Amino acid sequence: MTEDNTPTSEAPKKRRALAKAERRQSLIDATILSIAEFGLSGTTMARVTEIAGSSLGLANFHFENKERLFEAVLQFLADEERALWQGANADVTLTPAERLISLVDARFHPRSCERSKLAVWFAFWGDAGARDIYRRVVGDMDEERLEATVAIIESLGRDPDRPPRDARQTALGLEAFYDGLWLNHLLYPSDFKRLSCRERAIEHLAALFPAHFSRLQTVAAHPAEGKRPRRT
Amino acid sequence: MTEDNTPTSEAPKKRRALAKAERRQSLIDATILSIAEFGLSGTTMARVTEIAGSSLGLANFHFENKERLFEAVLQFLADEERALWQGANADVTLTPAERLISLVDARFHPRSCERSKLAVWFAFWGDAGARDIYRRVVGDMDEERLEATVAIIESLGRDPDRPPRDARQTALGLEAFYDGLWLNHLLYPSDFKRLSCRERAIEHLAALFPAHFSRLQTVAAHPAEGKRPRRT
Amino acid sequence: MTEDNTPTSEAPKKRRALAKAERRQSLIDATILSIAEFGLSGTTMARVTEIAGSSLGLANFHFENKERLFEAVLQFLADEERALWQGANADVTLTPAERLISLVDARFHPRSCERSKLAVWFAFWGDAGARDIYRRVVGDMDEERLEATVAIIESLGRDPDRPPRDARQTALGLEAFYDGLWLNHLLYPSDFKRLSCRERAIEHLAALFPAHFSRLQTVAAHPAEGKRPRRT
Amino acid sequence: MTEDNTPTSEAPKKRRALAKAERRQSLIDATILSIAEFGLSGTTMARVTEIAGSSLGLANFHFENKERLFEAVLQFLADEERALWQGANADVTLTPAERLISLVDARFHPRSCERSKLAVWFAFWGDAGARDIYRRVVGDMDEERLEATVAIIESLGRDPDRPPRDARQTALGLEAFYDGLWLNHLLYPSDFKRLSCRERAIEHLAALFPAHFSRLQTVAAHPAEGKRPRRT
DNA sequence: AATGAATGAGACTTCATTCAT
DNA sequence: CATGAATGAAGTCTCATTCAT
Repeated sequence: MTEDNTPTSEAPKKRRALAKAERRQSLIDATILSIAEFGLSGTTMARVTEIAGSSLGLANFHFENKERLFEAVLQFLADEERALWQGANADVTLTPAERLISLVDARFHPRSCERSKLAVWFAFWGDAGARDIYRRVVGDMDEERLEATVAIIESLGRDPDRPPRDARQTALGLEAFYDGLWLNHLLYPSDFKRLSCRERAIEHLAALFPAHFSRLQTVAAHPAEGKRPRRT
Repeated sequence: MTEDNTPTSEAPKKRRALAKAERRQSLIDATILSIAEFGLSGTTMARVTEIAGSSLGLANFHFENKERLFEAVLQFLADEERALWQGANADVTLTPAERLISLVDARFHPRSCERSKLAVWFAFWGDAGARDIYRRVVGDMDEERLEATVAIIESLGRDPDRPPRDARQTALGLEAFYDGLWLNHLLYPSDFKRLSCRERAIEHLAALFPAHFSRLQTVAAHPAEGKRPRRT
Repeated sequence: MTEDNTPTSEAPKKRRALAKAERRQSLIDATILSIAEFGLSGTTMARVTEIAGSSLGLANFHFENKERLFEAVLQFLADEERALWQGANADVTLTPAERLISLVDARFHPRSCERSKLAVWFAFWGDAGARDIYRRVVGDMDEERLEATVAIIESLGRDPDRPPRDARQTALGLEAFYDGLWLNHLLYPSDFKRLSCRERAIEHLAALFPAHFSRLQTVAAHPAEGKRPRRT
Repeated sequence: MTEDNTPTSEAPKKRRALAKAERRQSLIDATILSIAEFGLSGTTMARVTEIAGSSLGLANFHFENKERLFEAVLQFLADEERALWQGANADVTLTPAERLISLVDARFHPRSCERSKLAVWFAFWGDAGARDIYRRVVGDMDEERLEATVAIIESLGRDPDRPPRDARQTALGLEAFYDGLWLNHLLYPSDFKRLSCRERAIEHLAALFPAHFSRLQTVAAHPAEGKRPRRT
């Protein structure tokens, strides 16, 4: 590194081109792309390695199995997702309402909403056979995220004008709505652009907690979005 | 066998015709069960015919293809779904708010919410390869259902206390929320029982249209549901 | 069958050429040939089906697995072997000594000593991984054969000129000797021709039970065998 | 590392050379263990190097090939075996009968009868594909051992009470019996303990050459062995 | 109508061997 | 000397589809 070893030459074509971790990640990325384009069942080891530009045997060298590869993919997505909402949830100086918006921002962060990544989530949710893998790998992250929302809702205190509500039930309803927005962002991208999903989510919050959201300005709204016919 | 049972009478012909439709339906039902249990990729022609108690050759006789069988499955589900909300939407004597609730009741009707059927919807949504089939077969029904909701919302008139809202946008948001509830009813049945989904949906409507839902009693609520920890 | 349906035409090339049982047997035969020629590890499903003149998928249709196919092979050999010695052991009018010779004749019967079949036995004995299959499938036959010998030895009564001997121990030693002859018949066929193995076995019996074998003529001896140099 | 440790002295060279031989031997030992536990086909280069605590590249450095490694294994076993019977056969002061017993002692020496080593012999005998390697590497040792026995038998002179016998034929029969005992020691260790195999072998000799073995005491007999049911 | 044996393409996985480091 | 990532051929098994019966 200190030597004048400038990598001007073309990267060595084959052997030892990437470090081990890089190779793993490139295979994970390729798998995400393949699932997004060809579906879970259309994702073959051959296709993945072709996309990654490596060889068939290599995937089995780095991930013992196709299943292990899928686990690594989910683990990667779950880690990324967790990092996003934990980062958003770290600023304790915000009001509870602002913190809920932060979580929405994390959920609809550009990195979260990449179509290929959403496709992976729904591929695993939609495939009965893969659901076990999902629960094993992502279950904990899911629950933690829910509890983060529960904690914020509890810190809101109850609205004197409204009947008391169970915080967990409310949080579950929120997450369900976000899931629905994700799904439609994937299926009908022209009707559900990323920022309009964020908008809808925040409006939903405002409807649920009017006392806390009345004065809040929702930023970066793109009200013109989504006027086109539904089907792409 | 020993009798001279020549099929000159009309009965055998009709019996045959009926039997044919029954066969088709039994294969469709078997496919739904298989997708629910084994996923789309785990659903093989052999498995389907075994569940249906039929034979491989027969399935290929009735549905030229595996793809055609899947199309028939989606067509069946779409027809059933359409019948449910069209029936719910037929009573023009109801108020707009009541008609929205009717649509919710159709969406969360026991027949709609059978876990095996939801599993099929999400199997097709989640699999990029099968999404084309879905759009081809179910797209129209989806759009019609959306427009039925749009029409009702437009008949509500605008709430003078609230900013004007695009009816289509609102309807899209509603459908997205229902989708999210469906997904969670499938994935976390103990947290999202059918009736509590209906409840959440109606509360959501009430939050969106407070002027029209203020006096309405939501019926058949099971407020005790869903208090258990999330994962089963 | 009663019709003048004479099969003068060439057998239909492909489909439905053989009955199910015949097809299974032809695959079993092919497996035996393959193991004999290429060894257990050199026996691939492709090779077996090629020898059998059928297709790859078919073997998996008739035998779920490669392992199941191997089990069927051993079962077939064990059944044949059992039939041989049980047939030989059926004549109760023979003297005990003659019955022991009958068992030897069964062990070294032309059908038992086909080189390809011996090769299969030793392939399974020699492969640590396949030994479990062997025990599971053939263990009982092995034990029954041993006990048949034990019963005959016990019926011999003890020789007053020799120390008493445990019948089971003696039978075990006999079987071990027969095994050794089998092995050498396989490895060094020119030194261990089938009939000279039979001869050696009977001489061994005569040495063990001189009182019962003294007057017995060993038939069909080929004393000239086995004079050539050892290696083929 | 910091010292100017130029390898001018002889020591490092020798240490290296020694280390090289040790490496080879540790790989050979690992191969024997692997064949014994996983069979010939279950023995992969990766498994061997893992057992040996070495690396893939190293094994290919020391033994160009997998086949060369197998040859080295057989060579090692053959050398050890040869050393055993040549040692046993060296004492020319013994009577011929005692020398035959010495050879038996070599054949059933603890070092010869290690289960893992027997497993290797039978692995190669049982695998048609590996039989060539066996013949190429071990054939000579086999023949020499046979001839050693032949020479002793010829030195016995003929028994006036018995018909003349061809010494080579007799020796072949002996070796076959020993092979059978080896096989059963491997497959049914509880019925064929090492010392009872030795016992059986010597009894066999005594039955063949009664005039020479009449007065001989067979030592170290364990008459209680082998009373249990056959299968473990 | 109905059956299920047969085919063969294609998926996953293993493994001997090579070679950059 | 030593390592282990990388390759690709070869093996096992699955499964949609066909077609003789």
